[in-house]
Amino acid sequence: MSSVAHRESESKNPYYYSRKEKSLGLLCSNFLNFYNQDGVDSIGLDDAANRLGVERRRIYDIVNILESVGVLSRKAKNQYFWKGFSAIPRALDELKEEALRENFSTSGVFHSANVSSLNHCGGPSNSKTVRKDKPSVSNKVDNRKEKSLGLLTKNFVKLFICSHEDLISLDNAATALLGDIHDPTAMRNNSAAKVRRLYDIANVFSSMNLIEKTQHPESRKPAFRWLGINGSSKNGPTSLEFNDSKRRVFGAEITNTLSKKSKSESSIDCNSNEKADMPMLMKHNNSKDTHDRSSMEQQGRYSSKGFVFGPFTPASVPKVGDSGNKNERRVKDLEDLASYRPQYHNQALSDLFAHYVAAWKSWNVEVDEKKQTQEVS
DNA sequence: TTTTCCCGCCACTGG
DNA sequence: CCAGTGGCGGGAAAA
Repeated sequence: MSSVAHRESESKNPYYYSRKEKSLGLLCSNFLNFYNQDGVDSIGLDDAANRLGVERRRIYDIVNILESVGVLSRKAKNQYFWKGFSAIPRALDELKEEALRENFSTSGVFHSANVSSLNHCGGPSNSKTVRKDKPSVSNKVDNRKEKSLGLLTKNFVKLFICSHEDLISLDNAATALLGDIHDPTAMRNNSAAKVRRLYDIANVFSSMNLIEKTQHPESRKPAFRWLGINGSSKNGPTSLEFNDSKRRVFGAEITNTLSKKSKSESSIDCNSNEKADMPMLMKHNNSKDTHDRSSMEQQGRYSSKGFVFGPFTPASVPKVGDSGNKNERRVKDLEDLASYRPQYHNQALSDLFAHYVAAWKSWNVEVDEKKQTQEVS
């Protein structure tokens, strides 16, 4: 059965509305297609918004997420540097280091209250000791940053790179990143609302092939699998299916029918008038593949399969037995630290961290060897 | 019904 | 003051 080439009937119908065609993931794919080419080195938010045919607000979402992984970096107001997929590995390394550092020293975070600190248990982080009073005034000069999409993204990534072969369920991620969803005592923290951000992040990562949406083998629980650099890089975003060369058209949204703002419709110059046609430059990726020579096999694919994480992952995960044992000493301390959670003692969180620490241990050894091997220049 | 998550209001930020 | 940013969550499409 030939795939439905054109479903004109639908796309033509002015009242047709499909949520999928407007997904952040798709938008991100297009974004990447436009900028992931040699020659590009800076991005203008306005330009991006015009080319993609979306409101600027959406660009901020994408840009913030991409920046967390190193693909972009802020240059100035309205301007970003394009770093490319090749910048991801380094960014991940940094995140990893940062994660470790934080875990160890975070315990004493008492006043620093700044910089990105993996303040798990979400929320106003430190202080907030017992129940001093109402949550508002005593805040620092805004902990707005602490709730940013960018930070959330980084923490999300840390979850993966700090563990070995991963398949993290949505629930676990949500629990670790934001506070516990069903936290009993107080903190009716509206984390449920924040889970939306998790979906956003997952969608753009999916479009980059950094992760993949799946579900646990048995339980139907949704989960994310880390694909790493292999997935992304070189081929850039593998077009989802066919080319979804479909760009949003300004007046087409039925939701905007009563354009309240009549935004900047008459864009600066943006000569391109034809709307139904977009240069599908996605197919032939640029030839400058990121030097992923030898592919270094990345973290092995020997993923779970062996042991499945039940819906209620029992604490102490058996842990693979291949772990080395030279760093044991140091790790030991870490584990202690991990289990010592002064505030908001959250069972699930502790388990997660314990797991990550253990995973980190073995991974570290592996990397070490690898490094020696390919240690060249 | 629940899960996923788009849209855009409007508070905040940096000039 | 203003334009650029980006939390945040209502509520509707998708499963």
